[in-house]
Amino acid sequence: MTDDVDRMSDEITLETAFGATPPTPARASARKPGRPKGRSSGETRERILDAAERIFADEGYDGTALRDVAQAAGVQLHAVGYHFGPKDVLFDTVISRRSVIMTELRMKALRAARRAAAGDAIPIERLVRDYISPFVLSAGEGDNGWRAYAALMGRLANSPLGTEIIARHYDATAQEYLTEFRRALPGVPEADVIEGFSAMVAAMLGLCADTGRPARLSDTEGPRRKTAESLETLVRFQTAGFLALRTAQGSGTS
Amino acid sequence: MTDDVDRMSDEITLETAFGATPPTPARASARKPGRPKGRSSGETRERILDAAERIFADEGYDGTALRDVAQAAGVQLHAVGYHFGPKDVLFDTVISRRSVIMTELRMKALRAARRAAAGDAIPIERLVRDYISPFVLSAGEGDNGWRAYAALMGRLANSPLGTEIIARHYDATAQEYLTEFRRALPGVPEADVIEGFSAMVAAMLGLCADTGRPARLSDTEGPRRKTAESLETLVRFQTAGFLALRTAQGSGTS
DNA sequence: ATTTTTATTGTACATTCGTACAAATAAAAA
DNA sequence: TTTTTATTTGTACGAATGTACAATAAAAAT
Repeated sequence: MTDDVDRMSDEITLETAFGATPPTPARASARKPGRPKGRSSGETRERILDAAERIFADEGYDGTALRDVAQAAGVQLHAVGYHFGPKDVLFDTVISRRSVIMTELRMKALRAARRAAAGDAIPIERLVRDYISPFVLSAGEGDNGWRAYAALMGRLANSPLGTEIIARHYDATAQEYLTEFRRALPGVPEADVIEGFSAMVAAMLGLCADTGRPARLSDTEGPRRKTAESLETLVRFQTAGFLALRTAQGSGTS
Repeated sequence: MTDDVDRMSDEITLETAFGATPPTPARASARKPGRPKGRSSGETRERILDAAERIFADEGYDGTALRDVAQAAGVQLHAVGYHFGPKDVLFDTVISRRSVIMTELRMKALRAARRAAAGDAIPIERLVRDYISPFVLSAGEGDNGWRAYAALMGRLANSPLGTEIIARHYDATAQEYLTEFRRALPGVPEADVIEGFSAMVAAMLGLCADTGRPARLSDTEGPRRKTAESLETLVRFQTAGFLALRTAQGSGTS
């Protein structure tokens, strides 16, 4: 299992990862049937995926009509089915398109952290930061596609369908990080490590889903907070949480 | 605004709150039309709400068919519309039925904490515990209805519809707690307090949604963890997170 | 130059869903 | 006892949805 992820290349960076998808024009369809001239087929696929990503994020899986996806992508309804088959396959493709990038970023950071630790345990703060920051920065500083993807992941978080999909695309990386969390938290019960990791992921997704609740709960109005600041707060909060698990080991002493 | 919630009564306790709804029989419909003999109308309403709660939690709002709700409740399709009107009203009724109980429990605990503090700031751990424990204990030790409700709330967490509904039913209580969090965290920027509170809520919902991911991520098999233990871990983790916000005040360093 | 493959349009269909309507019957009121 | 009201059944309908079926034309292959 470790071999599997370690074999990945180091080509993807934060810079190349962002802005990978062009802005969707969503123009009306006024073309005759038949294979189009210039377009390279993959371009249509990307446009459909972009539209699907946004609508899935806004409306959810069941709330999304393939007709709306087709219209937003500027293609005919059947083009969606032609390229992706059934609805669930389209959905899974939307998820996996960016999950491979996210996994690459996280595993790259983990490899670097392992090298830096040189056999010792990786510091908790670094583990938290390396796992969280690719997602938070993508959602906060990436293009609209990344923003929609982050919102979609947040919406999926606690649903049965989402759990199944997240397991398929993200559990392997989570396991890699958990191995290091366990090393960095010797003596802490397994259940506590898992619960801390789950709390961290939940907070990360909640932050990036960007529901507007923070702004509504705040008593001071103001411009939107900078992503880097939110990230630092989140890292500090979650790191302290993990470290607190060391103090009262064994079963919880209330 | 403070007056509004302080006027609530103290009648609901954890004991009376749990097991308030009877187990749903879900028997098949083999009755003639007309007003039934014994049933007190409110009983049918509760059965429909119980069924709707479970199916909404499993399938989501758009994934839920009123026909399935009716069948699970053992009533005819139109009985649903007769009692609750449109689908969104039924949904809102499902949410509010238990949100009033949850709000009551939380506000009761907050009033007690305020009395105990006698004008001073309430300790962070107590704020965390008082906000979290009613929900965690309901989801973990309550009946199936509470379990379904908790899963439903988790599923709603990061969706637009869910955000709107949560705002309507839970923001007032959240504001009350936030006032105390601010007092207990003097000097901490407002944005950090809000972010910490959001992280706490996200972790709480993720824990109670009970998606099975923790069990899948764990490397040691075993029986399900006791609710009280999970709660203690969550309280310790989140409390430490809040306290860490005090250390590096102002805008995030590093 | 001809044939095959690929990508797209336009239409159609069976199913499902939310909502509405009419009828029926027991309880409550007069 | 008669009338009214409340609650439930059974059926129906229009709209929306996922999927499938031809038709067409450009590109690629032979």
